[in-house]
Amino acid sequence: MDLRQMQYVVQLAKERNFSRAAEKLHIAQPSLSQQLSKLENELGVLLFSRTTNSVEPTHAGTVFIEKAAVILDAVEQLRQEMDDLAQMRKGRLIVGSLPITGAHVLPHVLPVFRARYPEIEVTLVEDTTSRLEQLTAGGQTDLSLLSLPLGDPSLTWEPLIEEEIILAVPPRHRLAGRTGGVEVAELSGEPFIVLKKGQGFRKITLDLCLEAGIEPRIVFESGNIETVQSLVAAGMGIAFVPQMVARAPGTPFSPVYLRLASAPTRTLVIASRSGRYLSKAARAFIETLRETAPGAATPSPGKSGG
Amino acid sequence: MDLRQMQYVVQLAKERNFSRAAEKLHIAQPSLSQQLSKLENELGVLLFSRTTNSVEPTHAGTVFIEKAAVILDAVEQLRQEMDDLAQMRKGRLIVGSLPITGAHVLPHVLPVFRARYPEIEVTLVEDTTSRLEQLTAGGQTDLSLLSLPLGDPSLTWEPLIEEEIILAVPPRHRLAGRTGGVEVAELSGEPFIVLKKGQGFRKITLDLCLEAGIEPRIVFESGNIETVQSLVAAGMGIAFVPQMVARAPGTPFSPVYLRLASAPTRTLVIASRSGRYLSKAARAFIETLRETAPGAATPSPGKSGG
DNA sequence: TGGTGCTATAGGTGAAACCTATTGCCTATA
DNA sequence: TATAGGCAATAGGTTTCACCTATAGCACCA
Repeated sequence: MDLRQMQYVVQLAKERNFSRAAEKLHIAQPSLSQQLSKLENELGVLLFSRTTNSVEPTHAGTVFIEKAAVILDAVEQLRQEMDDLAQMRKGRLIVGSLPITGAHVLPHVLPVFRARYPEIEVTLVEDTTSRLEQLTAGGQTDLSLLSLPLGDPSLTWEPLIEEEIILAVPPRHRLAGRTGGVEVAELSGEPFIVLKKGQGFRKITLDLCLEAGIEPRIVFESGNIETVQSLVAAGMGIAFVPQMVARAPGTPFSPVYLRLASAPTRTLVIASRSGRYLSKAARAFIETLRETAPGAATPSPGKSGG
Repeated sequence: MDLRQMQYVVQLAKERNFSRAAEKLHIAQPSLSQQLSKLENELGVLLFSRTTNSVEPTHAGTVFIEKAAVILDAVEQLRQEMDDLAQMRKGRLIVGSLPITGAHVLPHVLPVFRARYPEIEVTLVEDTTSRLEQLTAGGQTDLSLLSLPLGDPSLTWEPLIEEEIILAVPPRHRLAGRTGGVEVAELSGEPFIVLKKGQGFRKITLDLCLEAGIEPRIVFESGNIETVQSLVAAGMGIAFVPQMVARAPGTPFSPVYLRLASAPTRTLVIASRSGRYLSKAARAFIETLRETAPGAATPSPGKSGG
């Protein structure tokens, strides 16, 4: 018993005539006779009582036709659903994002993506760099917006945005009026406010200090870059922050932002599991990201070192 | 997309390993690879994301697996149902019967049949000979218990019971004490009580009179042979009745029964549509009829004259 | 670096679904 | 009563395709 035979039976039940049914099924009449006989043999029941000039279902045939029609319907629905997925009229996408990109990048991207693919359900997972790496490597997200460097070797990435890292200081800070770039080495002894462990930007901060040969004096740790900035504005210390989070002057609790002499940058990347199939929906999301994310670069795929 | 491929996908989803899944499916591993690729091509979606050492469903795959499992289940149920029908663990049977046989034959047969095939649902249709002929010829009953002669040429029949036709007279009738057979010709001028038109036994009555060269004086017509007998017992007239309906002496309203000199008989037959498939259930019912119907003869199929 | 385990590809084989042509049956019409 | 037309079943040949074995190619592990 296969779907083709079921289709044949249902059509024959509709037409009650082998020749006409065969025609609708785009096969020759003998093929229909053969297939029906074969099916009846296999099932051990006669499905149609037939003479030279009448074809009508037996009781078993009636039962078969009814159930077969339901099954064929379900198959058709399945086929339709697969087609919808293929055509991206439907889909599901789980995107991992750092809180920073969630607040500053995705708000530009999601509305556009939603407008283009209204039936693709996007789920956003916000977490720390390290957690997101785990989730993406484990397939719990389709892709993630992360910043380099990545720790997990099973991730592939491609750069999305390269943005400058700047220094935030309190308005009354001794450097607040500085017009030229600040050397990191000048910050020796300053009270630093940094992100908590697991957050990618914490490592960037510490690496900058390390490069400059200073040991940062950490006076506060927060899980939230916005809190960090507010604490800086309140005079509790200084912090490195990525360009995109900078608050407009005049906003309550806005620090003063200074460029660093070395103009260091960090790179935001689109990371996905290496070797894993990227769904059409995921590829479309990446494309939308490139088009609409502020400061997004043209694509040039990279790969994490093994 | 066919059921085989769906089965493959479901099994592969269970095993998450081509080689093991292929083994369970009793095919070689390359066949599974090929079939899956083919299906994915047809659907236009990747169902499994696979590398050399991992196989896992994509989102589309997850959807497919879920629905395919439901469909395969329905197919399995259908197969089971057909098997039940084939094995007569289930079935449906519509039996036509005259009121007489319904009252006097089937009560012996139905309990036995029910005990043998408890899951075969038997529907009884009681009607006149002519209506039953129509129903059976039109396929609304699988078989019918009728008496000869049959009018419809599209029916086949085989004799079941040959029973004597006797004369019922009121207890005070002039013939009530007769010990020998009564000649039909003696009944000239007697008031006759007969069945209504459409009932087979009415024709038998009239034919008997015709043969004997008398014209019956009909004083009552009833649709019910029991009413006829009661009317006879009440002294309203005389009637021919089939042997099987004879009431035991001493019963209220019992007529006196006399044999006829010519010992005429009528033949009860099992009629079904000529050329039409007799279901297993129908054949089983006929067999049970032969075994359990009182006075049933051994089979010897006949055919209605065209 | 070679061994192991895995999926994909290549090439060949056999079953089976399909086709055309025909038979055999029934019905309707001259 | 013969005959033509419509129908399903059968016969015989062709092609498609699911399957097989063998092997390639890749990733991981010792």
